[in-house]
Amino acid sequence: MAPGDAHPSVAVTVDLVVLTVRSEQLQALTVQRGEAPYAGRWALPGGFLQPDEDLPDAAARELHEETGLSSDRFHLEQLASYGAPDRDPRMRTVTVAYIALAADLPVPTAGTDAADARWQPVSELLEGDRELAFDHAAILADGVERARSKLEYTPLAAAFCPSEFTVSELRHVYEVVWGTVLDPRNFHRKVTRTEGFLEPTGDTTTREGGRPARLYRVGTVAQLHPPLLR
Amino acid sequence: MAPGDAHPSVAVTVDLVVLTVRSEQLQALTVQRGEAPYAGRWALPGGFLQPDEDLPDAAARELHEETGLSSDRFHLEQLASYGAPDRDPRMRTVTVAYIALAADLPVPTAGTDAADARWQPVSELLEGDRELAFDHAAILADGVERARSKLEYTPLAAAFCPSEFTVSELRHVYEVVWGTVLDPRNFHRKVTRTEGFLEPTGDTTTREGGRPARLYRVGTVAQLHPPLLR
DNA sequence: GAAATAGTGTCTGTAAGACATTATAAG
DNA sequence: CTTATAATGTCTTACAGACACTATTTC
Repeated sequence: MAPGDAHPSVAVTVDLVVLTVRSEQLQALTVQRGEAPYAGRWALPGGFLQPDEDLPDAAARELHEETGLSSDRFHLEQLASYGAPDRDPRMRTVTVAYIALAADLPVPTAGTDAADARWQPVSELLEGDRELAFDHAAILADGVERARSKLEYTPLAAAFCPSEFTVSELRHVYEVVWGTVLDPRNFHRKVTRTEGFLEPTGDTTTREGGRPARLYRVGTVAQLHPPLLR
Repeated sequence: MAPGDAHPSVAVTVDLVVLTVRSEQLQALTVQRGEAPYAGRWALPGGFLQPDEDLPDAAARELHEETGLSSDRFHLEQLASYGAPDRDPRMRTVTVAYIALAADLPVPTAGTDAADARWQPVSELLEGDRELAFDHAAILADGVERARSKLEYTPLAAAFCPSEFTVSELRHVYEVVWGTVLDPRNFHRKVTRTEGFLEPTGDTTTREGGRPARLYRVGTVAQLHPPLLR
């Protein structure tokens, strides 16, 4: 960084790829734009970085504003930054995108600056039809791919589950996010024998019918050894 | 993004974690700052994003300015962004960090705005002693961790090698970056049997002494299946 | 009882870790 | 010859995929 150089003003925003598993589908939170450009189009939630705010704080604030929920109910991590000169026709912007993963949530309330807020299946958002505003389709695609690959190497699938969950519910997350079918028996053996992934609570539940299923909490490890490959 | 909101001006910079393997060590490119703040201290190379420049272009430009080499000799990918409000005492800045991986290069020439440029072992830069300016130690640590983990799942180790290399040279990269010792025979079997990792050129070399070693180019796959775990 | 889901066991092929052996060069 | 490095092969163990079977609930 050279003090002598020009440093043209750039607007910095934070955009969110908020993902959840609802109705057997991977869904993302979208907001409908009220004003030009892209008025009426769906977009990812986000907003400007405030003067004395660090990036993770801005992401958590936006998440709270859009969902009304405290950010400790989400797994929040930085995705990537996007800064093509023409990505916003109004001005030069660089956006720092975050991904937020959550268990199935109540239907979001519209934020102050959005006409409407809605969960929509990722598959529909990434097809040509319902094209997202700005470069948000590319950001969403990157966020989904990040989530998919993180399920392989980390216990992050649990972020899509309530705090206590069954092996079956966890498998369901993998199946929906990866779009695959997994063998329930091999999956059960795999996750219960991976040290630090699951901690049994001692309780059981019959919410899925059939024999009572043991409930687990997510363990403490950050990485799965060995990974659970697609 | 809400047009009505304030969007305070922020300076956006691009910083580089340029890594190579030299003298049996993982080393990073550093520049010595000529002016306050942190005058005389070592820092990561970087600079301001220009008005009509996309982020990858800015990273490639800075890389060229600092090394004098065209950016196609590097593997360049975005690392993460950093924007703590006090990370630069002069003004509010957000930096988008990139990592660049390269084969052993000539000693760099000092850029226009740096008093000196030098390769330094990552291990020394991350010890308390030779503390980097700004938050660059944290950025470097993140970049090194990214490189380490990418060696597991991608053929990226080849980015530290010349365009044609031997299995032995490739193993050497893994050993230096991971700080481990690998069994040469098992490593050879592993990488030569992983489909798409290595393409034999048909040539051999005796530059490491002993029996001639076959030369390879890196293959076309983006991911290693199965991965090469640490 | 039937039906549904949970959980365990068994077999088989693949691959990793440990390590012996052979191959081809230089001095 | 010795020495160095390259490359292949063998043995054992661990684990993933396929799939049979048992366990515990609801209706």
